[in-house]
Amino acid sequence: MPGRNIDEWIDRYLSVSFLVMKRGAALVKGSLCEEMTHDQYYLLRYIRRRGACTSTELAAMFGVNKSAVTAMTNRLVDKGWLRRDRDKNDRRVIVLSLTEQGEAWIAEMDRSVYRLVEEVIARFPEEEIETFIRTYERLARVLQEVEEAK
Amino acid sequence: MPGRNIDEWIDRYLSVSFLVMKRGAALVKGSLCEEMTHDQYYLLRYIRRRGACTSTELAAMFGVNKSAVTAMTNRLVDKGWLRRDRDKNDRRVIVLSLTEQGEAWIAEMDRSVYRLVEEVIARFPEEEIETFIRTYERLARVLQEVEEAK
DNA sequence: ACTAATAGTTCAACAGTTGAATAAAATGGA
DNA sequence: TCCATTTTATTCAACTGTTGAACTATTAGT
Repeated sequence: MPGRNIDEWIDRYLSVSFLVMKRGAALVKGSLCEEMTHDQYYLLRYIRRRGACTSTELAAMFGVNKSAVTAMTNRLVDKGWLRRDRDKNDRRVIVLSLTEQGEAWIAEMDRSVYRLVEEVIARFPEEEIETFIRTYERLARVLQEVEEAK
Repeated sequence: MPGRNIDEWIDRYLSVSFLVMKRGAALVKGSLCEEMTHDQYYLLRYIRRRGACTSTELAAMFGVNKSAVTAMTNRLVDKGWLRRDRDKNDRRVIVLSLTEQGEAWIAEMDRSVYRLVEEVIARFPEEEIETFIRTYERLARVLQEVEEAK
């Protein structure tokens, strides 16, 4: 009965992924300052790691509409954490990058979020952590492939 | 250098969890009908599995305010998928449960979402799936413990 | 009996999202 | 070169999900 096993995995995955998403978001939000939301923290983190990028790229990366990115980046620009610059070579393109203030805020938030995640991670054996994260990263790639195939 | 290793895990975990959350949500939403949102699907699934429950329980489970649950359940009751009943023994309590229509809709949505998740899961070796889900479930429990300890 | 605590709702305000309409700039084939 | 098409980003109205404070109704603890 291979189908039986797979359906059980699907059910367990769907149930647990929603739980972890919600509980994780609540915990992370509790570690952030009032001025920064959960989604803003992750978006700024992504831009810091990725370097300057465009709204089209962000929309594709996170599977949202470009207008959603415009709305989010508007708030981040208003707060002085993000900068918009026109691309010299292609004047349609707006390049997004962190401001110095943005770098400072995200570094500050990182400190408390890292403490939180460390507290969670510390409860797992090292090998289990490494194995889990590796599969998680593989899952992220597979989700992108599946999305592109549609 | 144990600290070095942990910081790397934390960084990788934060990055990949946001990616999977966003991309996964986009894919699941694409498998649902227009009438049902991503969060509504998961909430109805939880109530089906859990059986009748209260808004206080849902709020604690998902780490949100009770008023958020009221707002969500209002929309689900309006759609005829969820029912509110006063508890006979404690008249402060409102018991939430699926209607027959709710059961039918969620079963219908399950069919397409299961197809999607199966497509994703099929790309992993069986042992990796089982190992991953087991750690994921353990993570959900740890997040609850950490939250309760605050 | 009276104060505390508990369960749930309401409300205003906000963040995030969609989808359609728009503007501006680049591309590419005739 | 010209013009249609594509690409990039924004605006707008409408919606979902969320918070936090204020509120109602009920129960629990002395």
